Amino acid sequence: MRMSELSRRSGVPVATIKYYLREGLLPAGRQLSATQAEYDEQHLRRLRLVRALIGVRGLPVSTTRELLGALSEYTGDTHRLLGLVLGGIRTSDAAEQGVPEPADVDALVAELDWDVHKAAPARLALAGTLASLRTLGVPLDRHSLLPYARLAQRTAVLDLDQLRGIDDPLETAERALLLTVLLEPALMALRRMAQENESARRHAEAGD
Amino acid sequence: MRMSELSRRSGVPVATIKYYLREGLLPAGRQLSATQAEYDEQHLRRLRLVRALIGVRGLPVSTTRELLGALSEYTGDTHRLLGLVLGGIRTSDAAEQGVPEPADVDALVAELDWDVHKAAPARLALAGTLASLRTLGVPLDRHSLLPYARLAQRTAVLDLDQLRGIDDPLETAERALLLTVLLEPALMALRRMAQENESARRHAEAGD
DNA sequence: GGCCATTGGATACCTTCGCTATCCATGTTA
DNA sequence: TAACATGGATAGCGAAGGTATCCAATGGCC
Repeated sequence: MRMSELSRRSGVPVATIKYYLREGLLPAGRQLSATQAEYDEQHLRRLRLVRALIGVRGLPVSTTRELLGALSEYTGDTHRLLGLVLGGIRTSDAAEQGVPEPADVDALVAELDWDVHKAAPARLALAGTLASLRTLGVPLDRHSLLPYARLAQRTAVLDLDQLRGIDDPLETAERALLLTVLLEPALMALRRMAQENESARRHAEAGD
Repeated sequence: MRMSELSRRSGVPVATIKYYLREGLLPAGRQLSATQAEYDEQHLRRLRLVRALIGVRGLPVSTTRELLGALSEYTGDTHRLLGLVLGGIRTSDAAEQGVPEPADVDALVAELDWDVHKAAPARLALAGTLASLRTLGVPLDRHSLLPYARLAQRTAVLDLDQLRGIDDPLETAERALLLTVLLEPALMALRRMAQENESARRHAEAGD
């Protein structure tokens, strides 16, 4: 298909598609001539994925590019790829440079006996958040963090269960990306509702 | 204290403080004269809170203003306030207008017997995310969402436990805000590490 | 083969957001 | 009283994400 059809079927303006091509979020189409290129269903899938990450979730373009890059580097087995995709996601909001003291995080990972890459961005993100909270007077040490981590582990089991039954490994990775990234606001919304409920419950218990 | 001292003790440039005053994120100081105002410790605390929400977490100014507004509207009991603060947080990234079909969310809340305000933004955020996932071919119905919600409930119990032992209700609410909002990236980082670990575990189990 | 709308590519521009810098009249302080 | 600081108003800046314009090369239709 041509770019105009790609635009029509995806709902994304042609100018925006050109922008994504420029930014390396979408691979170039097959060049038919100097001024003509053809796109296929893969491009359409990729475009929808990009719109989901950027438009729905609000990820910055640079982060999205990194994530998609991890997807393309797929060569070996599915779980290697999943580790790359799931573990390599940069959070992008917390200041991750000048890592304060990842010692707490390392100790936590060791205590849980988790198999997590030593340079995973998530480690830095976690350390950065803990440092911020500490300077704001909310300590939250490794001890009180442990139960949160155990709940995260059970969440991850649910996540991985969602990926069973998909044959194509690339499709598996794409779905993993969607589930990991798009589900985040949903999980946070659930947490907030649960907080509100729990607060009300304790309020009633304390007896107005 | 004067604005310059407020700036020095908080590390926030004077120009930025003026900006926050303009945007209604910081209450005006006590007017001493036409061109002089005095600020106190409350202002300093508030300023640090604002910096945490905007600078560390990356919340947009408008969302921050709403959150702080909820804090100021505090009149009654602590749990009412917590409900307001915890339940009223807008996610700001997902498109929340044109609510697709909150029926699933309503059913979920009913099934869990949660006491959540009917108009809580979290409901809309959740419904919006579910709708996005559905159009992207990742269904995720109420059934598969239920275990996530149960885990969120246990997370909320941990959250509320963190707030015990603080006397001042306003301080409690501020800490609740910090914990709810700043902990979000940390919880997501934990989830990603747990995903990576779980993927590696299943990989090893399947035998290379 | 000739003609004109369409395509892809390059470039410049636009809008929003979160600051930041400049001015200036008023006030404080030594 | 003179020099400097303060608060308020206003304008500008830089990044990010997207949009609009321009243009030569083409493809399709006759």
